[in-house]
Amino acid sequence: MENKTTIHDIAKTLKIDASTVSRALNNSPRVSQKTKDRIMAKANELGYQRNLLASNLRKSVTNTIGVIVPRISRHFFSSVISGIEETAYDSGYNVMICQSLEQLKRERKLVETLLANRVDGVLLSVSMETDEFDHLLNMKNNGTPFLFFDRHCEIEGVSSVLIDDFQGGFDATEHLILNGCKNIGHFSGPQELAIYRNRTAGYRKALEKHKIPYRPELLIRSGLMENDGVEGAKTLLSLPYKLDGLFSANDIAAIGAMKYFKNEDVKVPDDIAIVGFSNEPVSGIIDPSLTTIDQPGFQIGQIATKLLLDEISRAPNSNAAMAKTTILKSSLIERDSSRNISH
Amino acid sequence: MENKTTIHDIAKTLKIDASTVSRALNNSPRVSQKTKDRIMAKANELGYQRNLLASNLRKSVTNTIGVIVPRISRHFFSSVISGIEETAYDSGYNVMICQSLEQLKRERKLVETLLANRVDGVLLSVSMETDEFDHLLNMKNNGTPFLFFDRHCEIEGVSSVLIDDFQGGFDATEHLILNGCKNIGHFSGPQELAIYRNRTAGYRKALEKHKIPYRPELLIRSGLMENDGVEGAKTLLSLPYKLDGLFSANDIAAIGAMKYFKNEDVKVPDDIAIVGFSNEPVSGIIDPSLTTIDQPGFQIGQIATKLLLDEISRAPNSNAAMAKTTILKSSLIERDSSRNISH
DNA sequence: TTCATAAATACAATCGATTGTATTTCGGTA
DNA sequence: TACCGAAATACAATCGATTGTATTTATGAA
Repeated sequence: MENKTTIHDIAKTLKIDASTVSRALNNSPRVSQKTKDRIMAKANELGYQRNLLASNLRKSVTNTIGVIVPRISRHFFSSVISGIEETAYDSGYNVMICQSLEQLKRERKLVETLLANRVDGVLLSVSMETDEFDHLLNMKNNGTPFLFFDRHCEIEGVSSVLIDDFQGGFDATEHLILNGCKNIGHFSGPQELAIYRNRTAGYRKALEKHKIPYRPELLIRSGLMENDGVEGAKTLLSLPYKLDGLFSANDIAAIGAMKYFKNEDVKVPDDIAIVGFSNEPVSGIIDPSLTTIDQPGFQIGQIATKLLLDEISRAPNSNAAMAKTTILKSSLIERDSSRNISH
Repeated sequence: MENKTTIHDIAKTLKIDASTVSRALNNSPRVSQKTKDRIMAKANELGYQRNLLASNLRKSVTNTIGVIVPRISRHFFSSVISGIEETAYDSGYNVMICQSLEQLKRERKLVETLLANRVDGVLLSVSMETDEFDHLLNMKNNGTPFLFFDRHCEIEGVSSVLIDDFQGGFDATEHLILNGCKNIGHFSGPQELAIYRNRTAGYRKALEKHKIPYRPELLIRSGLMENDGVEGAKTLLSLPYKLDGLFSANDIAAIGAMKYFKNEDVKVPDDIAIVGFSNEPVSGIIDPSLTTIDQPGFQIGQIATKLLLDEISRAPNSNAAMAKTTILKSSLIERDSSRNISH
């Protein structure tokens, strides 16, 4: 009961060799059915359970992939994780889930731990703080296949599965413009991250297309937490001219702004129309419901995992395939925060 | 670059023994400072990284605890996980996070995988489907310390860290009664789980205390998903007498009901007052905001981890401490869905 | 019955790190 | 200079499973 039973225990009680036990447990054709049966029976009787530490060490394969996301509680990331798990399990892989909590220091440590545990590959969406890549380059040099999803870095030879954030930002902004908005504020998020740069670029492109001048004071950079939305809304309302639209680079900050507007008796969407980004479940529930950009999280997880597993199975002969960037479409979900505007 | 460097590689290039390298890397006093420096330098140069598979196998300790929750995306569980991670990291432990997705089959497989990976202990909140315990008994017999949090099973000798669900259910119901509700519906959740049984018992106790007869038709059992809330609301509205209060065993189903009531032009709280359970972030954001029972998730995680680590460090001499049940208080958060009722 | 061949099993090395024991080296003292 | 004890290092077994090679056993044909 105390000490786990090993193949040697089974071998000894049956008076056969451990190698035969190992082969039987792996259903090798080199062991006769009769012995297999005896071994299986004894294994069950003793409550044998394979020691994966030993097995993986010997095989130098763990059948495990590591996943690092900023926060597991974000709906987008948890749907990506579901997609990853489904695909991975189907291929016989396990998944180690980790969260960086948006901290570079933690991200570094997690990468190190995953590598030390010899995961076969890593899927990664970087933290908001990640502006140095030494830990990622280290992973690359180390020969561990990995892949970015959603939030990526420019590292040569590393593939990514991304959302078309530029298009998303463009769609969100143009939607506001087509609904009559002229002075459109934008919560942009940390511009160190490509996803936020791209959303902002889409915002500017839409303005440009519709010949609306870009005004720097309408662009609010922040961490996109709920309270950042409150503060941003406050700043925008204090401008000398009237805001009539807001595109926030995520839903959470948009909701913060909505709360502030409600307090100030600013009507959404009649006074100010709002579009968020990410389609958090809460966005469909609040009142007014929030127009947003939906990202196919589950699908991203599936695709990223498939690509990673490909890379893993190809790894030894290495330099074969080039890095490729897969870009998925996002879609605008129109809701009450930008609909039927009466002004 | 391709093959990871080992202590033997370091040993060979420095013409010393691998055991010395190992001791140096573990900062053993048996190695001179001079040699340590040489070894460290070479280790960095070669990009050495300890192979935890080998190390853990040899030491038969992984410094890792496994965590199984029904869903990582639930706010309550992700705050428990934060508490677990904080406490575990502080003690030098890693955490493997897994989600059962409320499926017994998956829970079984996850337990097996964690055991096969020889985690030092497991923290577990069972799935809604878990009505057989063979996998848990197996873990117990196997000698792996584990502990329930929030959702537990009656297994002798296994400790739990729980919320006082009875009190929570009582508080929620009494709150409705004190606000004038007489016909109070209840979404009870699967009664196989103790937490839901206890919430329901609290509901009945509050009715009894205030001499309100219990009516079975007011009790709706379901899976507590959002759509279950919609269906439950529909059923309750079709009763021959007028419902004026609703206590849902979680927030999600309560929100489903609110949506349905809004559609049917039933006013919350004036026609029907509502109290949920769990304090999901969305509950403070929706309109009207949802009165709910707040559970100290982070604290549960901290306490459960501390207890588990105690048990792990005590494990060899085993049968020492008895199983204990720690019960934490929940607290009612009063919001608009049950406040200032005018009827 | 005998031998060739296939089937079944045993032997032994290995994965990478750890650790108890044995050996060597060194500094200091008589 | 010889020797003792401590410091530093080397040797070798081990954790549990896997796997290539060698050996034994069984089967069937001549």
